[in-house]
Amino acid sequence: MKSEKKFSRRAEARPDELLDAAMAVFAEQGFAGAKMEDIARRAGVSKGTVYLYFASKEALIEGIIQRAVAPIASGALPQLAAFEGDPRLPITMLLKTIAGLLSDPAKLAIPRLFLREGMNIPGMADIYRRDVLDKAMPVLTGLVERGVASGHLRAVDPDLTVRSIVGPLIAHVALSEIFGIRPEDGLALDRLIDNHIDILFGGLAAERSDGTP
Amino acid sequence: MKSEKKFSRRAEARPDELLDAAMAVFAEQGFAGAKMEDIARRAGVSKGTVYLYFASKEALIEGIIQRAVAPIASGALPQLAAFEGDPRLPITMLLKTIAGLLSDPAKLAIPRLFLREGMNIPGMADIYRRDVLDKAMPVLTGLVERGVASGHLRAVDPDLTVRSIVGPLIAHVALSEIFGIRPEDGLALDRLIDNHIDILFGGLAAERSDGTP
Amino acid sequence: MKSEKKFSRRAEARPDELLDAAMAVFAEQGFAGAKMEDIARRAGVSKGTVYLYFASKEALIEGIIQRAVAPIASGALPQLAAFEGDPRLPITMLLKTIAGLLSDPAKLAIPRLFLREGMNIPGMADIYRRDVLDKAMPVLTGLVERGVASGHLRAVDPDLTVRSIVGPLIAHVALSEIFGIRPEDGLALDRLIDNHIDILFGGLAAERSDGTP
Amino acid sequence: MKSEKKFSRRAEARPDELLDAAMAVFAEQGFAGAKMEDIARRAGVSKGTVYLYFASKEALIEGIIQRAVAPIASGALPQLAAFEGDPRLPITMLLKTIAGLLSDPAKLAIPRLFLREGMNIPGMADIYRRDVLDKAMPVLTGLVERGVASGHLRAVDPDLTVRSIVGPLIAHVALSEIFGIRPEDGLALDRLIDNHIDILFGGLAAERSDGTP
DNA sequence: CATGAATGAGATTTCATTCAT
DNA sequence: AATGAATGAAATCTCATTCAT
Repeated sequence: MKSEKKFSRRAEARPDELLDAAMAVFAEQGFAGAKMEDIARRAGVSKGTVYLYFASKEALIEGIIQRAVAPIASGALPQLAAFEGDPRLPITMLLKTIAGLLSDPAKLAIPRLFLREGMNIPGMADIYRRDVLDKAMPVLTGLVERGVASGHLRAVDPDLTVRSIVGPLIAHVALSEIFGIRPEDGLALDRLIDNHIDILFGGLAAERSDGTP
Repeated sequence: MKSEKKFSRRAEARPDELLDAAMAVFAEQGFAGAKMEDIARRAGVSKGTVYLYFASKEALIEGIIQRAVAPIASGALPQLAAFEGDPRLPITMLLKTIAGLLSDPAKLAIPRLFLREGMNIPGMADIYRRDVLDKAMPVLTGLVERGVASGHLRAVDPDLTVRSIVGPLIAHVALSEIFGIRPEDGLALDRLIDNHIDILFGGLAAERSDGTP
Repeated sequence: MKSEKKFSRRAEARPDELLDAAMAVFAEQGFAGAKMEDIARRAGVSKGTVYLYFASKEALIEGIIQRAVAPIASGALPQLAAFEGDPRLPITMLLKTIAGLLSDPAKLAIPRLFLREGMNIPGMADIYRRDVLDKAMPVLTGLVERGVASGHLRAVDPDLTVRSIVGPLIAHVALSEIFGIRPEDGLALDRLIDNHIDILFGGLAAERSDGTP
Repeated sequence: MKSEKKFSRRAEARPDELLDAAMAVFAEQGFAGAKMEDIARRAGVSKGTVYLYFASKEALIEGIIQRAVAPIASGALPQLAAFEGDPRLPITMLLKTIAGLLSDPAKLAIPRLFLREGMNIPGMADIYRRDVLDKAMPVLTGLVERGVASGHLRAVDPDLTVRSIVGPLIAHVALSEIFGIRPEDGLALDRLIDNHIDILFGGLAAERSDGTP
């Protein structure tokens, strides 16, 4: 007859709270450097409780990935996949959308974590391959393919071109990881994207009034 | 007659041998996952010997960085800095040279390691900033600046443009890290660069004979 | 049915149990020679558990000191400080009390440990200075001072005299340390104190009925 | 035929130089804390050379002890042993001589080292017992015995009285070890001895001309 | 004689995981 | 469901000692 639990003890919110806490600690300390104790404390529970929901430290990082990657498939991807017409529009939108997301340090932390821990966590590569390479890439490639087919784009290799399109964004994440760039650079990212789109679609070379490249 | 010396006494070669071994083990296991024992064994010495030359695990990674970064400053950079004329030539050469280097897995491992351990190692960021950001970037930026001034390039922001130029290469390293891409992709990298240069200088958009952007 | 618990969960008793075990091992092996493993085993726990309560080996010895020194201040000292009258009485009592304590090998081990590890442990000197020199010494010095003032004692330097009073006791601890004297000497200590008190108050010289000092 | 050694490479001075260096390092770092490397460097030789003269770290400390203790037996002891007459004179001289020695930090370091490492070094106790307890103590005890027999001293227990005589000196060494007292206290030691001798021979109690004990 | 590079057992400390409560 | 005390394997680093030169 000690204390009467008012409601449910919020058991369903726990996994998400734990992933949030884990994300924060991983971002700060890296995977190897993160202590279960810290994660538990940040989530406001005890060490033992973490194990009630996640079987191991690795299960935590897999949970983070799953949660972050899941919405992508059901989000913008289908729209992009279905798009018809000049692909420069969706490409621009996509780049700006991603840039917007990456301006939020909390969101930037996720790909930075992926980058940092990359192959360290067994199974990480598979998740990536399954959810990113095999789902997202074909959509972008298809966009370029249709652009080339429809005459909106020059005759380029779609696979390789996708890398030129998203390269600077990935590089931005990589460099922000390496140099620990902080929030105030959000603006710079916008300008980076503008400049990149400009070059991407217009080329770096000056006038080609003569006709040939 | 294989000479059964218990140890071999090669004080001068040791630091390099140890850095080679450390590099290999770090590339395989990551910094945190690498055991001093493994590094020692791969170098063919005992644990203690490693500490004879490097005071700690961190001193090893710093040694690797120093050794890798040093030649850059005295190598291609001065030539690029002095270049006059159409910058597309040196940019093309630079990208192809780097691509050539990155085709060698042993060389690719170095930037991959930098990427992976990025901010984990204290002092790493400083080395990067000093040797890469402050030395290499101004040279590239200057190249674009002079190209714009001489009319060879369109009027773009030099700083941001440099990122569009090297972005796909950094992204390649990052992705090769994440997906553990192996040697056989060397060829793909060549084609990636060709395609990238094509887009970079010519733009992604089809003919603009009508004059529209 | 001896209850086969893998571990026993006794958070409150642990620190004391660990200090007891540490004390015993330090006394046997010295500070440097004592292994955390041994201390843990003697306390009936695992290595890790020791670190749950004490952050390091040095924290253990500091804990021992604190625990041993604390009661002194709140014990006999105030009584001695307040004493009025012939100081020979409290001095005799003090010496006999201490001698009584030192007859117990377990208690003797503490000052022996202090002696042995003296300045090795950083912070040890401060604790000593704070708790012994600055607290206990002034009380004894005051006792002699008041004895001199009240005419019960000859006109001697109180500070230096205190050393003559306690010197043989400290020497006893020192010698017991050096020669590893064991319990059976308990009796000898009593006789040592009696003899010392006799000389201390009566002097070593024979009759001075002639009046000379 | 490289270089021609001029003379003998001073092989005979080596052991003493090594003991000096070892003494200095032991005094600073304690036995366990002293590194062979440090001892070698301070002696101006290489690690290997130390092992040419002393088989182990323990052999070094034994050498120190032997060298320090040897002169005592052949020095003042015989004179004291043969002394006839009022023992207060030789006792005073002895205390003042020892006090003089202990004022020299280099000499004080030796008994401090003995104290500190006491029983840690196997065989230490034996050396002590043989050279100090069995040689020096009987001489002092005999001095007191003859003093009592000749009526110069009161009827005290000679063995225990010797401890009251030398106690403060040993305590001084012990305390100087514990509190790290430094050279400038040399003077204080002189006054300590004077005060001690005063009490020792005259007693602490005020006038007893009335005849009371 | 002298050197100092090399060895490797061993010590401290950390932390993911378990489990009695 | 939740706790947190306890575990113990594992990792880094130290240093007395050896021995080829």
